[in-house]
Amino acid sequence: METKELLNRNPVFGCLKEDVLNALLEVALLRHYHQGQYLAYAGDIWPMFFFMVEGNVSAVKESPEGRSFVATSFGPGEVFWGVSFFHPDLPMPVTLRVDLQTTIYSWSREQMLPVLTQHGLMSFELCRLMVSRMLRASEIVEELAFQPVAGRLARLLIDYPGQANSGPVARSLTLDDMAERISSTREVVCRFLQRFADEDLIKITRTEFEITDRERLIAIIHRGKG
Amino acid sequence: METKELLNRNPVFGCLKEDVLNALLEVALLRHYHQGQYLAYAGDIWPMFFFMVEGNVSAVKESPEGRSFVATSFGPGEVFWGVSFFHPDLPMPVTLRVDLQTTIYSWSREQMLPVLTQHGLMSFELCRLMVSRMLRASEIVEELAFQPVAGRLARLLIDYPGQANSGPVARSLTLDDMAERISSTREVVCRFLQRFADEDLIKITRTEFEITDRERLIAIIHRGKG
DNA sequence: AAAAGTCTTTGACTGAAGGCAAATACGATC
DNA sequence: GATCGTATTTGCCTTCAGTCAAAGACTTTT
Repeated sequence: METKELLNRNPVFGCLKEDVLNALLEVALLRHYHQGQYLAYAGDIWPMFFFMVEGNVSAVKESPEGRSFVATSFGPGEVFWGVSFFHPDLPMPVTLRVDLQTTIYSWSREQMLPVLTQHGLMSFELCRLMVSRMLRASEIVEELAFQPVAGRLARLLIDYPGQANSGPVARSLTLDDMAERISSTREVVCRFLQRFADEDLIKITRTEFEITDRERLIAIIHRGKG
Repeated sequence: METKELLNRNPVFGCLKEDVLNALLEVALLRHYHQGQYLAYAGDIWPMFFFMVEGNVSAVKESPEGRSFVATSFGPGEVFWGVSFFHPDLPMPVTLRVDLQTTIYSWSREQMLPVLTQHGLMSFELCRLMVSRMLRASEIVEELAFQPVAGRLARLLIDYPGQANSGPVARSLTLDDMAERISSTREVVCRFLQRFADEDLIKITRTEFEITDRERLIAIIHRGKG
């Protein structure tokens, strides 16, 4: 089965023995969500642990004034949790927004806790995962603190989803989507895209774009604030 | 012994049995550092796990242009690690700078790994700690993304070290110190402090300051970007 | 007590980024 | 193929925050 395979490939679940994993699957809650739904809102006490089988979920921060910032997102085979899973009295710092048709398994604190505390390897792998996520957070902080918009946008373009070796790519993100990933606005993103195009770093049309000078685009990422 | 007490109070070490803890102490490296030294630099492969007995260490990010940002800092009884402890091929994302006379115990990956993987509770407590740290990182991201300097400075003042219930406090941080905690510059920090004083939120002299209107200062924190 | 060093404070200027509004292009319907 | 809705683009203007330079205040050294 596909799901079993996904679980086994995941470092956290993959280190469990067959029977323990089966027992977990027995009690798991299988849920489907569609685009635009929310798994949980920032501020919720949500003590769940989940494994994504299919789809995509974004962790979004919202400012009181309606600006929003996508801190990270999760895809198939990835694991995530509500803060309250580990700290029952603390609320979620982000909203979990469903971006695509999504399927997840989820477990409550009561179900998953004993498994974690009894399987040191599993907890350890979870630590490793958290350290990776922390590294990503660290990058975000660095970008927000030191990089002007140009740099953050350049980074976003460099690891734009679905770039094959060369050739133009469909613009799957709207300007607003990009803006909320680099903490800016659609107009500003638009201007910088045009500027990059003027400088022959990228080619861009209303519907497609292509990186033409990866080198210099990466240089912009490393330029930083003066 | 003082150290033993500190270790027992720490959730990660405190859940270990006496003998396991003793064995760990046996092999630990005890080190003293003085102000201005560095435990490790950003970019280093530093696979250590440490426990702070005394002192203070800041996790600092530096931009290529010499700006720096203090992401967090650690005090007595706290635990930290190099990224390479969990991911041997990944480098430190921050520099660890010693701010005070500091004493730490440290362990190598080889020494600590077996203990972690064999004690599920310890690993689990470490997960919980990481989640707390992640929450702090999340706050930082939120501030950098949504809050203008005024808000970030207000937050810094609100949880300024060593504020008793009332009365003036010595300004233990220089303008530069504050600036590197909120990602700004000394001049800007100075201006906002004066502005806060003009608006009767704080009283400030060259050497002391005092919060006179905590309410409104907190309101500024929640104001956010327009 | 003068001198040197370190912080703080202030003014003038500059640049980066965001807001608003209008114009334009494209896609989806009807 | 006309119309409507959504996304993109552009111009103009404002605001926020940063730099540079200079002046003051306090501390430490000599």
